[in-house]
Amino acid sequence: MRWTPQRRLLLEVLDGTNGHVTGAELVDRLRAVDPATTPSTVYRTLRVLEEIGVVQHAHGRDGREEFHVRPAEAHGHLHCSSCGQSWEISPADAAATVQAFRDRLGFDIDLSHLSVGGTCATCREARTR
Amino acid sequence: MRWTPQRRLLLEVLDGTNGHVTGAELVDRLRAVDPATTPSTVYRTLRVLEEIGVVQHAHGRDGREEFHVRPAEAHGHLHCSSCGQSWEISPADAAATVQAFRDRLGFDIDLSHLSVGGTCATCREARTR
DNA sequence: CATACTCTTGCAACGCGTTGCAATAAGCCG
DNA sequence: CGGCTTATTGCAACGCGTTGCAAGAGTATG
Ligand SMILES: [Mn+2]
Ligand SMILES: [Mn+2]
Ligand SMILES: [Zn+2]
Ligand SMILES: [Zn+2]
Repeated sequence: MRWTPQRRLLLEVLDGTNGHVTGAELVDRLRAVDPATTPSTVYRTLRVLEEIGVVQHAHGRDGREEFHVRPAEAHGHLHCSSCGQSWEISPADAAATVQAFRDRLGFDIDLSHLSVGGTCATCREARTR
Repeated sequence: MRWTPQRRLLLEVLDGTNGHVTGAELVDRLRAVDPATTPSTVYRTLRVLEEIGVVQHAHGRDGREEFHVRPAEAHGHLHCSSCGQSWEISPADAAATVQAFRDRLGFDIDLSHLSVGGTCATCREARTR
């Protein structure tokens, strides 16, 4: 693996990011620093960074990839289709689900990639009220 | 809502489809019948059909939309990231998960839109052996 | 420091899907 | 039937991301 200016810059920008970020957002932020930034390089580098664990992607409500920087522990996301908000799923909240799928189907859920849509408590109450 | 030749044709093609299908696949099949088919019309019509319950989309492993024709009952999908296979999640297998998220977080999971990645039983055994 | 090896980049073209807008045509009503 | 209203279409442009390929540049080696 080679240490190039393009990779160095992406790592710097990622360092100044917390939470989640899409590829397009990163291209924008990189271009603010170096206008010569090329999308293909950025997306390829993101894949490399994901292989070595620096970032990890999941999918937003529209299916687009969102990158999480320096993932501390694997976690999924909840997306409310009514208000558009998102929340992280704590490992505790996911444990039962992971267990159930392993026991019943032998399927090992990849928590870091889990993205669940639905209606949040607030929106549901607002609707039934 | 107006009954147009384009919508009629899409419904016919959907009728000859079972399981899941992507928008691009549908455009291809439509063009085989009517080469003048326009993508924007197809995608817009799919959204209309989803509103009235004729199709329902979920997301494949890559996040792309896949449409399910005449959904009998809401169900999610499992995608194995190792072998690429997919399976439907029976409502029974999902019940515990739905219940857990409602009880713990007040979140109402949209089963029809649920897409879970991970490793299937076969692939996991092949790996550990 | 020069050389060579090969990983990485940039470019151009492509694929998929979305959007604004003007033209078209469904469906309603007299 | 013929005209009117407005939903729908087709087009062109765009946004996001991917890929093949040739040129460029890290890095190891002597
Ligand atoms: Mn969706
Ligand atoms: Mn993914
Ligand atoms: Zn909500
Ligand atoms: Zn598998």
